[in-house]
Amino acid sequence: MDRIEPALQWNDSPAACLHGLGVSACADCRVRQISVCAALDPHELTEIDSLSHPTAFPAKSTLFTQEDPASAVFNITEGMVRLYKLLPDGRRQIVGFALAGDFLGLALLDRYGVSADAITDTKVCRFSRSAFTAFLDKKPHLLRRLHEFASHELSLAQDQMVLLGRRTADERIAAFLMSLKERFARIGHTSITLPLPMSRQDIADFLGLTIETVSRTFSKLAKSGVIVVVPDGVRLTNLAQIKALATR
Amino acid sequence: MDRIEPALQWNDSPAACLHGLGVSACADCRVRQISVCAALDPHELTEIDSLSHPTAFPAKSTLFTQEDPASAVFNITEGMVRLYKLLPDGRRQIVGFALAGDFLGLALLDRYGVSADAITDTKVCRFSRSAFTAFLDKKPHLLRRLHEFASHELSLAQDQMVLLGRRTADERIAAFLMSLKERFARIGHTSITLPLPMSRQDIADFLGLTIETVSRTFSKLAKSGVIVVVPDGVRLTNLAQIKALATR
DNA sequence: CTGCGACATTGATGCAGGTCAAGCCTGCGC
DNA sequence: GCGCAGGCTTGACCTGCATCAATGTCGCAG
Repeated sequence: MDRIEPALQWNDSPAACLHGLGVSACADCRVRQISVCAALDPHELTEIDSLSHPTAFPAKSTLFTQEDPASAVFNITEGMVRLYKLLPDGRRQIVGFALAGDFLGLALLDRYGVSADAITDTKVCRFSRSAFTAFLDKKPHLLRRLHEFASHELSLAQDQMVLLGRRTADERIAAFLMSLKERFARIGHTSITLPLPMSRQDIADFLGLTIETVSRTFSKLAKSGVIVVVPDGVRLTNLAQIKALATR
Repeated sequence: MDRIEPALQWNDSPAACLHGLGVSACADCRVRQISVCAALDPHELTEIDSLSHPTAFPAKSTLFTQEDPASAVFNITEGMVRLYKLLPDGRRQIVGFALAGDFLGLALLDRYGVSADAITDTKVCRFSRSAFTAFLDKKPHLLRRLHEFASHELSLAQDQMVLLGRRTADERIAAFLMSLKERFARIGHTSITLPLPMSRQDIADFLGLTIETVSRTFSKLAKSGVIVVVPDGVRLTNLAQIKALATR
């Protein structure tokens, strides 16, 4: 319900935010921010800045819990967050990983639909929901942009349904690696090794597999030379092969 | 990407639409319509009426196909539609069934994210996307309501992820029956037997199972007295049991 | 009525991935 | 340094669901 993809634009400097597509500058937390609307003028930026509060969440801490009153909207500026749902017996489905630039809580419903906790040490800009929606009410163009985000989010969710309903373990892992790689690339992280800060259990719960199957699949791909497993990440040595698996 | 749940309000008469929460009256296709915004005045209703065109789709016909330019928004007034994605090798994942009152294409993106075709003979109100968005641009309150729909849609998609990733065949079938029952109830259909106009293959492709497993699970539930399978539907004879399975 | 095609059910068998159970690394507290 | 805990990998085995195959049922065209 809550994760929003990073925008197509990523602006590293406040100036770029001011100038282009950026939205909340969150200036006092010297934070890179993500574009949300086609244009906000300097006055509006100042206004939205005043709504935001920088907050840090250490690894493993909870941002919010499913069914909690949705009191805030978050924009991640650093780190990684997992979003998940639990069944009463403890089975867990991770519905997404949120990276720097992603929004949480944009559904703007009364309660959070998922739980969220920090995988790594994480920094966010926090907006109170009431202030955020009040601002939104005055800026229809922003709302429109936000709706596009939500639509994109839904599209991703539907892709994930295909993955969970109809793909093999190999395909799931490959698709996971590809999409994570693309998301990191979009936020400017293009190192040769793809970081995997989440645990094997997290990956398993995201892909509808077990920890053992994830591990075995990594080993298998490594053995066939498609990836190299390194501490806290993988190197994708045969992208074509992975892509083939991912889109088959 | 495109299905939107029927609203909490269902108004059967044009008068109710005019008066209360309803939106598009689609008057000339004498169609029951669904609420989308907190209030539209009579003038607005007349305006949106003029944007809509009644259209009929016979069973098995295609409303639109994934990646097609999204030229229209639809509101189903009668019948049932399946929304799905295909993998290159023909595997199919149905991401949702749309009932009377549901909107299709509300993502308002340039291209449809899924394919849609009619399961039964279906009637819709069709809005050209450009006219619809133009209208929307003038009515921020409508856009806000629409965003809530999309958020709810996303929430449903996430529930479906849990189902596909972490639930057993029995639980999937039970959850499917429960949610379909509730959706039919919400649009005023409360007969003793739950209609299942879609094929076993459709159910299988929605639940990430095979046709045989669906069939066997129905038989098993029937044998244990929880349901009775009838032509084109099931009777839920032990709701508590089904609910227990569905939410376990 | 007969035959045919689409769909559903049921049974027999197979296998991808789950489960159980050792080990093995790595980091950390002492 | 040592021991210990948490995470990861690997192997052996098991099972839930898929696959393959046969049969049944219904609607419809001729």
